[in-house]
Order: sequence, then structure tokens, then C-alpha cells
Amino acid sequence: MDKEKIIVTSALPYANGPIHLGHLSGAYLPADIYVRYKRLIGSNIIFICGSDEHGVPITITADKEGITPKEVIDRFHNINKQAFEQFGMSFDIYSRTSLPIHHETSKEFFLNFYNQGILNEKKSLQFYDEKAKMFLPDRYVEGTCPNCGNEQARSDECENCGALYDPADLKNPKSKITGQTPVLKETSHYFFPLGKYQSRLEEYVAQMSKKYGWKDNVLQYCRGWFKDGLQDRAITRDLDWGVQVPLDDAQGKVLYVWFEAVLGYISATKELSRIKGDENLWKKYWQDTNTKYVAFIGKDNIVFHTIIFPSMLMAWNDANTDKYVLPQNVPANEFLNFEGKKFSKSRNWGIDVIDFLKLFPADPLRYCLAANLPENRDTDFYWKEFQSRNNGELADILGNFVNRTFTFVHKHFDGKVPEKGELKPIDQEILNLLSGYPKKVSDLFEKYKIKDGVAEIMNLARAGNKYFNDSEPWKSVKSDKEQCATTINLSLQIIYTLAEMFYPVIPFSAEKLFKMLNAAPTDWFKSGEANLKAGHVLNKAEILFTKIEDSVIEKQMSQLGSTSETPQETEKFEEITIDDFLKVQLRTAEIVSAEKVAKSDKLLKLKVNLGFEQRQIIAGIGKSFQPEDLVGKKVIMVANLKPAKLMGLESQGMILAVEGSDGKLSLLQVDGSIKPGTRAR
RNA sequence: GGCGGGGUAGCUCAGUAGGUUAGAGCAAUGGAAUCAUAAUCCAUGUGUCGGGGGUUCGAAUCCCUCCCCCGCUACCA
Repeated sequence: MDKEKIIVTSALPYANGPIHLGHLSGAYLPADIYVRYKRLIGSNIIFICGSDEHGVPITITADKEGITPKEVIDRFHNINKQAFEQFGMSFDIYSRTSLPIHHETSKEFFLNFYNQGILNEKKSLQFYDEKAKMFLPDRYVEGTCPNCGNEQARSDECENCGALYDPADLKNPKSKITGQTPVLKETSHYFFPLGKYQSRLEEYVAQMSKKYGWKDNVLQYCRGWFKDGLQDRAITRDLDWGVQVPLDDAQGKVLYVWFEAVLGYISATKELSRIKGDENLWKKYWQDTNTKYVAFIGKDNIVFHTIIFPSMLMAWNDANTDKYVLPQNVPANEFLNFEGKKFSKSRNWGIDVIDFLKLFPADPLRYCLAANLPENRDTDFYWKEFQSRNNGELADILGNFVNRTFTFVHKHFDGKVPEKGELKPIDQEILNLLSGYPKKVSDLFEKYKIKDGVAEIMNLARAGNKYFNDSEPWKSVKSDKEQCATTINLSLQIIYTLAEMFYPVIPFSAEKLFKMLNAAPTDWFKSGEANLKAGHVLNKAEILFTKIEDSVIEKQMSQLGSTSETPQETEKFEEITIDDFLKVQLRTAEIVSAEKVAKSDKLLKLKVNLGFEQRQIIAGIGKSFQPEDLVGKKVIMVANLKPAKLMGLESQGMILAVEGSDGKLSLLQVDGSIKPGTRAR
């Protein structure tokens, strides 16, 4: 078989937080299984990943914690790198986009596009916050719409009336960061003309998907983007954290993260070349039309890998003789939820990889996630399912089959592979099954049906148990030793096949299995044959999987959602003076009427009695309360909040509520004897 | 509200070029076996395939409509 040359990438995780189980299910575990399988069939493959370390959210985290962005990325790069290692991710390199090689690569792409003249430079007046010393992105500015008077208009458009205008016309602009009045300064940005590539992209997607069978969910996303029409996208920003725009007149500008992050795959491969001492290694993969490039991602990343990255590579290829390969397949997964709800750090819902691996070994997690990958739709991780997969499948089906065979061989055959004798139909049947297995599983993995493949492998362990049962070696050992030897010989061959088939899924346990067998993996497609010679000496058996007790699982479940236990230790509060506090007028108010705001999911229009006057409040609490239940309640409100318009309705204050771990709101209330309008202090 | 994804057995999930009695694993019930981590093996499902309508000889699968859930987004003052 020809050695396929393959690049596999997993989405670069953002170095602004630890990765959780959902991330693993989306872009990492399926990729690792695929890569390990491909290595076993002899493909020439490299597996690339790294941290994505630029962008605004990282600077915000840094500001909040009073540290530098560098400290933020160092922390999460190391945490995530370690988590991946413990989980058994077999990346050839786990790089990072803060490395000089990445900055150089990104600049090279930018300059190439710039010199080709395909980038559009657009000048515009943007608000500049002199106190924060930064240009303000549109969503950080608000003011009064020159058209309708809406006070929450953005700098260049009003969402209330839909008007578009020049930022200079916005009245009373305010910076949302400092509250200062920003000034207008001229700035210019470069735009990548995505629209120009639309027809080529559509053709590319159509061809690749037809030829290589792209997943349905991926095509649906692409269709949506194509239908809306691709727009020019700005590829620069006024910011100081990121890759500097390599032009003399572009001081204080960096490349927008979406532009450079995908290039991280290439720069990481360059880094790998450097480490391996083969300068041109990366070119042999990225710039060879025979290379098959597969990008594993979660669904949130589809547009970047099927549209943006390919269009950038097209633009490069148009002007260079060294041409990059485009993704041949983008097997994006949906999302993994946790116990029925999506992962949420703030609600303490879910578990980080690094924490999980402190409690349990990697393999049970790998198996459990692999058996329920969100390949077709969102799926859930349940603690109970994890326990039952570990105990009922890994320990009872696979572990026990191995264990019963090994104890038998040590007890009756001196720890050596016994010679097989004449084959009965039952033996021939299992041999046939065995020899067809590598192809059966391979066919599924090649189509990225990892979940089905994994289920199929476990079925082989089931078949092993059945074969052992039906053959009854514990009887034949007394009546027909030759027949017994055949049974045990074949059972050991099954274990060998299992070790190989399971290696991509549960590598740590598979290695133990090979050690017990005193053997090494072979070519994948030969692993269904008789690989153990009679007389081959086996090692002692060890327990592969220990069972997980109910109490251990229950403890984990009981800790879920209990945010009160860890009252956000990491959050630091800015101190304020008593005078600052007294600026806020908290007063009791009685709700006199409540009704839903038309065409709104969660807004309620409330009339409240403040004692000295009535107010109208538009509150976003409609998902937690029925309007009729609110009437008569005495709540706490901010009485001197500047009025604002929501859905065209004026809101003259804000009532206070807290959000529970389930997302339901609870109102701050006082008892009935307190008069409306009483100030809280 | 807009866009996208879903609603199949008690639970977690498969299943669309429309076609014989709709599947798997788990759980449940009964049985067999005792080599083995009390582990295994066999048998057992009256599931309105979210509701209603339509196309068709035939629909979980195609069309229309309604209901519910999830995500993103617009409104969380």
C-alpha cells in the first residue's frame, strides 16, 4: 500500500482558560484516535496543535487579574499542554502562536497579500479613548442616535431604527471602558476580500465534499455562509497584543486573531521542522499536492476552516510557485454537553480535563468520550454513564476476557501460548471474524465514524467472551486437552487483535496488553492473523481496569453546580468608598403590574410603586417568572439609574436579582411591612 | 424575533438515494454456566419513530403546518 502523506490538525485551543471534556470530544480525541490508527497502518503522518495566544479576551483577563497577557498565556499554555499529555494526545508538536516563527509566518502571509494588492485599505474615523489610550471597537462605544434618539446606539449604526451613519454624527459618545468621551481619530484597516473567492470556495467545498464525503453538518454551515454572501473582513485591529502589522505606517496595529490563528498550523509545523533539524520538513507536507490535510474542529470553528483558511491559501497559491494544500476534509463535531446542560465555568457546570485526570486514569475517559462522540448531534457526558462504561464494558467485557484467558493459560499451559490443533466450526468461525476485523474497523475510521468503530472493537471483546463460553475450556481441559489448547490459543490471538484495535482508543491500556502478551504492535491489517506463535512466553496478567464505586461517582455529582462552595476565589474586587456606594439609590418598590413585552423572549414590562411615584421598568426576567406571579412583590431597585430604552420601551430603573446555578433568577425581596420607596443602606 | 441543530424503546444513541416483522448498548425479567475483576453467555420489547395534514402501492425517511428542547444572536439597565 502506498504510504499516504497526511497532516492532521486539531483546533488551537485559546490560552485563556483550561480545556474541558467538551473540547476533547470535539477536536482532540477523534483526531488522536484517527492519527494513532493511521500510524498503525503505516501512513506518513504529522499531528499538529498548539495554543492560540492573541486577541482581546486575553488582555481583558490580564487587566482583570493585574498581570501581563504573557503571564496569562504562559499559565494556560502550560496547563493545557500538560492536560493533553496526560490524556494521551500524541501531537508531534504542541506549539504556540506567541513564538517568533509564528509572527514571521503571519507577517509573511500578510505582506504577500499586501504586495499582491488584494487587500483593501479603508480609512475611517474611529473613536479613540484618550484615557485608555486605545481605539475603541464599535461595541465599546455608545451614544445617542442622530436619527431616532436611541441612547444605546453604536458608533456607526443604530440597532433601534436601523440607521447607518458616520461616527462623527453620533451624539454624546461614551467609551464603555472608561466612561470618557472619546475623540474621533482617523484610522485605517486592511480588509481581506472574501467575497472575491466565493465562487471558487463554493466549487472547492462542492468538489471536496463530493470526493471525500464531508459531513452533513459541515456542509450545512457552509451553505448558510454562502447563502448570506461573503463580505470583506478586516484583518487588522488597533491593539498592542498580537502580531504587529509589518508596515511602517501601521504602528499600534496587529493582525486580527482570526487571520493569524489558522496560520498557527503552518508555523507550528515549521517549529517542528526546526526541532527535528530538517528545515524543509514542513514544506514536504504543506506544499506537496499529494498531502492529505485533515482538520479536526468543533462546530464553532467550521467557517474558519472551510472558508477563511482555504481562501487565504488560495490567495497565497495564486501568487506563488510553492503552493499550499487545502483541507481535504474537515470532520467537525457538534458539542458535548454535561449532564444535560452546556459546560459553564461560572455555574460550576462540568469538569476540566486536568481535574478529571486527577480522579481517574485517561483511558476510561477516552473510551467513554469516544463511545459517545457528538458526531451527528450534540451529546451528553453523564457521570453514571462514565461509571457504567468503565465497569460494565472496560472492566467486565474487555478486562475480564483478558483476565480469564490469562489466568487460564498460566494455570494450565505454563504461561505459554499453546499449540492449536484441529479446528472445529466454532474455531473457524472466530478466526474468520478475527481476520476481517482490521478492515471492518478501518472502513469506519476512514469515514471518521470513530464512534461506530469503537463500538465495533468492543464487540470483538464480546465475541471473545462468547467464544470462550461456548468452547468451555474448563471442561475440555479435563476431557480433550488438544481442543482446550486450541480454544486458548485462539483466545490469545483475539486479545492480540484487541490490543492493536484498541491502541488508538485506549493507548495506555493497550500498551499494558502488549506487555502482558510480551509482543509488539504489527501492521494494522495483519493484526487479525495468528501473530502469536505456539510456545511464545507470556507475562503475568495485571488488572487493566479497576471498577469505580457508586460513592465516588455520587461525590462528583453532588459537587456539581455548587458555586457557593467556591465563591469565585479567583475574582478580585475593586474596592469602593462608602461615598461611591451611596451614589446608588437602592429603594424598595412594589410591583403593581407586569406584562410580557411583545416579540421578546425574556423582557417583562413592570409598573412599580416607589411610594412617591410610579416607574416603568423593563426587566430581563421573563424566563424565570410569570408576570402574574410578580404582582404585589416588594423588591429592591436601583432608583437613580439613568433611563434606557429596550425594544423601544423606556426603562426607568433596575430591579435586583441573583442567578442560581440552574440559571433561574431569584428576586431580592423585603417583607410586606416595609413601605415602598424606603432606601436600603 | 432572526439563524442553525434536534425531538426514535425506561436511559444514552444508530438509522434519509422511501420498501419486507424500526435497531445497538445499558437498565429490567427469566434461564444456563462456574475458567474469570460476583466477571460471562442465552432468551424476552403493544416504541401512536413530537402532534396534525399531504404526496405515494408504501413515509422515521419527501412536502406543508403546529408544538417542545438546545445553541448562536437581538432585547439581560
